Amino acid sequence: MRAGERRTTLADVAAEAGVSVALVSIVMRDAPGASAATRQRVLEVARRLDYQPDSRARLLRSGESRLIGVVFGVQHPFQHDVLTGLYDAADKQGYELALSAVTPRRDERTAIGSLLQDRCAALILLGPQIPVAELAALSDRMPVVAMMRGVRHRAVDVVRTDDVRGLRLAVDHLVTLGHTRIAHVDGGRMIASAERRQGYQEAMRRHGLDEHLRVVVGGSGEEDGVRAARELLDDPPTAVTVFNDLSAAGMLDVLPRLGLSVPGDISVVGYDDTSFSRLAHIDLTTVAQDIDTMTTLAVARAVERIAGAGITNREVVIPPRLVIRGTTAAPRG
Amino acid sequence: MRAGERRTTLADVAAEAGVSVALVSIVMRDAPGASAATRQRVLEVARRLDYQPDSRARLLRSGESRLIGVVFGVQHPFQHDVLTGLYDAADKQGYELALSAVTPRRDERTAIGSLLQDRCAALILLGPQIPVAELAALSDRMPVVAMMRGVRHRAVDVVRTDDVRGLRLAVDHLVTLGHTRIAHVDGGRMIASAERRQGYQEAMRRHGLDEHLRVVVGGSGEEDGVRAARELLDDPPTAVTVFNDLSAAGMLDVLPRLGLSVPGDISVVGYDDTSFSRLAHIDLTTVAQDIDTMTTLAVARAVERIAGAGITNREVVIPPRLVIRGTTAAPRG
DNA sequence: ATGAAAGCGCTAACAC
DNA sequence: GTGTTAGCGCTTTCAT
Repeated sequence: MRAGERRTTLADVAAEAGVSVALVSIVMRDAPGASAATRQRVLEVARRLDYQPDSRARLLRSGESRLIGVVFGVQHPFQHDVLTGLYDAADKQGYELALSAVTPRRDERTAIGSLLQDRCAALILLGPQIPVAELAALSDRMPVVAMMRGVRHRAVDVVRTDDVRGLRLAVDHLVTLGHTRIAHVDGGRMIASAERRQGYQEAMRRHGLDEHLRVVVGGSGEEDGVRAARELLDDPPTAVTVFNDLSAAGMLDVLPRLGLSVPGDISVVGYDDTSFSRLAHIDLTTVAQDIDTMTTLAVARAVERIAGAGITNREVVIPPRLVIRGTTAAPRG
Repeated sequence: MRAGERRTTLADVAAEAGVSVALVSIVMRDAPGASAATRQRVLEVARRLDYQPDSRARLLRSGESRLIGVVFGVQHPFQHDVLTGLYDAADKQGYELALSAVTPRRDERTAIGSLLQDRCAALILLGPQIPVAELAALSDRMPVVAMMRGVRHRAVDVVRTDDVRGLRLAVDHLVTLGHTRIAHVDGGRMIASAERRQGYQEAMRRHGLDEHLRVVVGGSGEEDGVRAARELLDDPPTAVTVFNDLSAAGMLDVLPRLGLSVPGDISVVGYDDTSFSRLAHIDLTTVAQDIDTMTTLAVARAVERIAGAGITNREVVIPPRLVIRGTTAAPRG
């Protein structure tokens, strides 16, 4: 690129095509008010000059931004599946996505701050960890949709999976297979951990398995599953429900090395139906979150709020679905 | 959020503080030319009104964008590690990152297109798959830095690992351990695949192991490693170098089930030193790419080009480093 | 140290 | 169907 080169603007195209700037604007936006002949000529010139509209100027002037900010964690494979769905959904609604990542050295506040300066029309936060008060303050400024997290506040929209039910499905499945000694490896300080743990506890109680309740502290990564597996060894249960697939994958990999076969000695149920859990060699029984529905709803909700829709049905809770694969079976004996 | 509410602007702050807009601008940018007293008062008002500068308007007016666009693939864990590094590097240079993801249903052209409209000052592409001609055309418009891919074109900057050397390190290590029957599982249509395959072939020849050359088609995902493992079964080598860690992880998981222990029957070397390869239960010997150096250089290069620096040292090739862990050992017998 | 005015690239209202 | 004008929120001269 030669330095000092300026970008092609509407004015350049207008000059070259011999028409006014406004007319070119009309053509570029595909708005009514230009003859077919003009339209064609302008388009041709634009293409020839390699014109690209300046989205900043466009949005600045028009006032509305058609931009939805998304905060995601670079560490969470499940959120990448969600991102994929969000792009599809936004595309259908004619919106763009502005991504901002949370990394080990870039926190959620920073990520959100940068989207604020970008003047997104709304924010979609994937499993936000910041306190409710901050979410509430944020939603004073713009529509905020939290995904994969419950938020008890009247101004924050929520689209999430019914995690209590998700763990009930998992436990019910294991009980049906004949298990009673079922443990749970939770998500540590992950935001959805409490809900899933609670689902496990309720389900166990409903089956009269109070005495077998056993919760091990885990986390969201493979290493957490590995650690938890070691911890279970002293007195191994016949089945375990795990906070998410990644942690479950860690367990799956280490259990055989610790002398426990899956599902022979111990059954394992994950959560999320992350793409890798489908792989033949992992073949993980898991609780699937309905990503398509969730992302579609999250974007729809954001768009409605941008349009100023009233507040009804603030929280959407999507039912999960149990996907039975090869890591669960009847207990021995 | 109440509808019809307008965002706080510089003018609002100026009015409230009883000074001119220009002065507020000076204060907000931390530019010289305002008294300490004014500065303090303006800052206070800005905070009270919850003022956030409009990055669009700011950039539109100032002409320079301090924005670097990054295209990454949502499917590639290694690229997430790179993203983390890029954020750090950009931050140090006072630049922002605009992310655009490639997903299974959103291709690279779309991802790039959206960044073009955002008027990024430069583009950093992670393992771009588009043809050189398109990269060249792009770099006519703006500085383009390709990472993890060689590009033979005078206008495209490149920051990549010396993959030929990376595979040589892997093969040398295996040969030193006593292996001769060493196979390679390549990356299929991944852009770096050719280079790594070539590194394997050269290294094998240098060791006089031409007759043992064996390349199996693979890919970048776990499932590719699983498939390749099955394919190797008919006549298992004593060691295998794999395109990347993810594919290697797939192999690691399936090999024991196919009756081959690692590293007892077969040694495995991955590539990338992705965070999960460090996990105790995976403990993968792998070729590490120096992410810190690469991301720092990529951002530095982008910034230089934005500043209009001349074209020297167009391609930076970083040496890889072998990380020996538990999946490699001397062959049996 | 501070303010007035111009204008970045674009869209929207209105005139013709 | 087309051109003219104004102005989005900001930075940047240039006065004072």
